[in-house]
Amino acid sequence: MEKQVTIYDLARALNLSTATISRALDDSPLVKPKTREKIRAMADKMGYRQNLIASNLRKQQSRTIGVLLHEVNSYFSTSVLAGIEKITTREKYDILIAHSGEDGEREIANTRNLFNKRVDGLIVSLAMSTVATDHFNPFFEQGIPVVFFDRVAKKMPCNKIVIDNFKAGYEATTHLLQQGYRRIAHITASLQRNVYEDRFRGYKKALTDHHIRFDPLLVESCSLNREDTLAVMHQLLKQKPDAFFITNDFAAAVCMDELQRSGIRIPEDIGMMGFNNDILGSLINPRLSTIDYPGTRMGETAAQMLIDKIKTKKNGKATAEHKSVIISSTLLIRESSVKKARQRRGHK
Amino acid sequence: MEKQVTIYDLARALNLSTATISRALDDSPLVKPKTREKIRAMADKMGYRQNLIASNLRKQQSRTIGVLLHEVNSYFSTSVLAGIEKITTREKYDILIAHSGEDGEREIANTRNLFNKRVDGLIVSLAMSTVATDHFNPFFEQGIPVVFFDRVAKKMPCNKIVIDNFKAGYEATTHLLQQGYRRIAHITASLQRNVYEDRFRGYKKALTDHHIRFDPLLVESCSLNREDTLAVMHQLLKQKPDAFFITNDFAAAVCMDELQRSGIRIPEDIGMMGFNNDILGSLINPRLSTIDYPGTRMGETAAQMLIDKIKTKKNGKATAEHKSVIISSTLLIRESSVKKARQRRGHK
DNA sequence: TTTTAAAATGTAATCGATTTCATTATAGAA
DNA sequence: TTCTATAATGAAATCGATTACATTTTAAAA
Repeated sequence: MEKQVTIYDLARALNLSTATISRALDDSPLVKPKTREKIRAMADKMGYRQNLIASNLRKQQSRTIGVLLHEVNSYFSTSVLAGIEKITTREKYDILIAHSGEDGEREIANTRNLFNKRVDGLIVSLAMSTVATDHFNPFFEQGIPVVFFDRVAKKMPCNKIVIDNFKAGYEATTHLLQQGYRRIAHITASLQRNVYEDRFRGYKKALTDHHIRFDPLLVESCSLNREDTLAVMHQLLKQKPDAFFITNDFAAAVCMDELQRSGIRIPEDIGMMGFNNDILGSLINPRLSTIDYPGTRMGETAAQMLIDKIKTKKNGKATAEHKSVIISSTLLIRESSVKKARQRRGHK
Repeated sequence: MEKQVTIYDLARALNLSTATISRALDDSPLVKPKTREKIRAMADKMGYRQNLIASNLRKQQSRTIGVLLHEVNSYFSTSVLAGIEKITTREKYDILIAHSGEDGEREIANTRNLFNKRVDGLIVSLAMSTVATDHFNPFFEQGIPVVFFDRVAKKMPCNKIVIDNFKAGYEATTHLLQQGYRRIAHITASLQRNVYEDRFRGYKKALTDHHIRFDPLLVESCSLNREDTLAVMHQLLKQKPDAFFITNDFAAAVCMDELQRSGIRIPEDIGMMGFNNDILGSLINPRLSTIDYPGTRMGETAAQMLIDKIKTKKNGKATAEHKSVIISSTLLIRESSVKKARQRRGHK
């Protein structure tokens, strides 16, 4: 392990003070252009690399953003991460990713951990089983900006990025109704989470708007993993549904597979509607109708919003405004929900 | 932004020196148990949190591991990350994830960046288009441990975690041959990368071992994204293959979908074999035969190996040994490659 | 009780960059 | 040329924890 070149080495080599070196490397107008040049050249020559740890200690920042996710193994999650990364890279922030595996306890532990790591800000999508949100209080108390996206805490005083889940649920259900489906089962997840609750409300509203009585027996909630999804699907099957509106593409694909294997035709016998526009949906047969949901843009927006907050905070102004951004989503009609004229070779 | 509690505050409150405080919080045997208790209690009471930035500066470490990936949006990548995370969490390391999107240039930039961030070690899987590997030299020069996994640099002097891709390719091909397929097309990717080259060699060896002449026209290389894969598949179709061995499940699923949509039956008309055991393969119809490839364990092994190296390095011993670990993979025979007795009852 | 080894604690330097508050150099004005 | 305002640079404190080395306490041995 060879020793690193520091600004002290540069100062000695050039017979200047560390103050000047530091300023030059930071492009400060306080140092004469000619001096700056010399310093730059020497830094290159000696292979100087700034020690960000020392810099961060002195500047009392970490230049790191914490990202708290419920899971990372979905297409949606990786899209969001890509969006976040795009912005943070440009703004020279690091990201520390923690995921809870949908476990509220782990979410609490991760939150504490990121707090201790002294992240400059936090981007969060809540775990399925999270109930209280006290674990975010240290951030609020310290004035560390927090931005929620997708699965947000309803009454929390901070910025939020969401889609209109109510509208999306309404449109998905309406589409199924227009295709002639009448007994639409709904597989959802914890109604504690805004996303699922709002979609569910949209579903109910669409039904009543079409003069169809909402039947609680046609709705089941589960973790959305393979086993649980199949269990509730079989439960729902007893109610003789003619369509499924499932709040997640992976779960929808699992159901479609199981149904088809037991001889049920989709969309002829049962219509199918997912949510999320996972790549998966474009590779199964029939192609899955779904709600397109721009993860990358959500991530970009969340990151930009957070960094803006961090910056304005640094300038002293404590911005107490908590704006919510609603990103648009679109209904994607493919094959699994279109009874007539099932067109072959539709791409994407 | 309230001010933080530091060990100086604790020292003042308890009329002790910061040295004792620091030692107590670090569970040093040098401090009397009773004193330790008191310090602990006061730390809790005052809401003390260690400043890792200061600690890291003093200890000349970052307690951060860099992870350099080619992509993060595959099931395999997220599995590896989960494995790495499991170990690093336990060992109290942070991870900084950078991905190149298969672009060699971006890989170089990311490598430099992680070096500047002073990561304590690096875990790498090479991008598709990487040729030279000079960008890792700074790590070697500084004695910073590097572990490669999966896509490794052949002649690089460091630890590696791989599966036996030659054997896997051999077994996959042999299986297809045993099922009676004779003209087996192979879709692969850059043969610069060990994984693809080894599988390809396995494929060729299996053919010759079964007295089938290797036909270069049956092999195409591409980026494995949707468009490119379909293009080379159509190219290969001209050679009238009766099976495909595709070096990646996603690409295999894309091909299967396209073939089925043009009326070709799988596995009756064309057999299909993927690689990676992506979840995808268990959701499509017929289920995709593939090579199971334990991403999580690879990640765990890589992380553990790296951390061991970091630790032994700290103890002064510069371990120059470069062991390679070979993780076992298994042939997973499902429906897409088994001609007879296909026991499903779907439509058609 | 004194001596001595071991245990416990303290002092102060250190990690490397940043920044406040001097101080010195320089250019233009008088 | 002298003065002054400004530009350029420097000295030293600072961020918070760690740790080599010094010092004091304590307990056991004599």
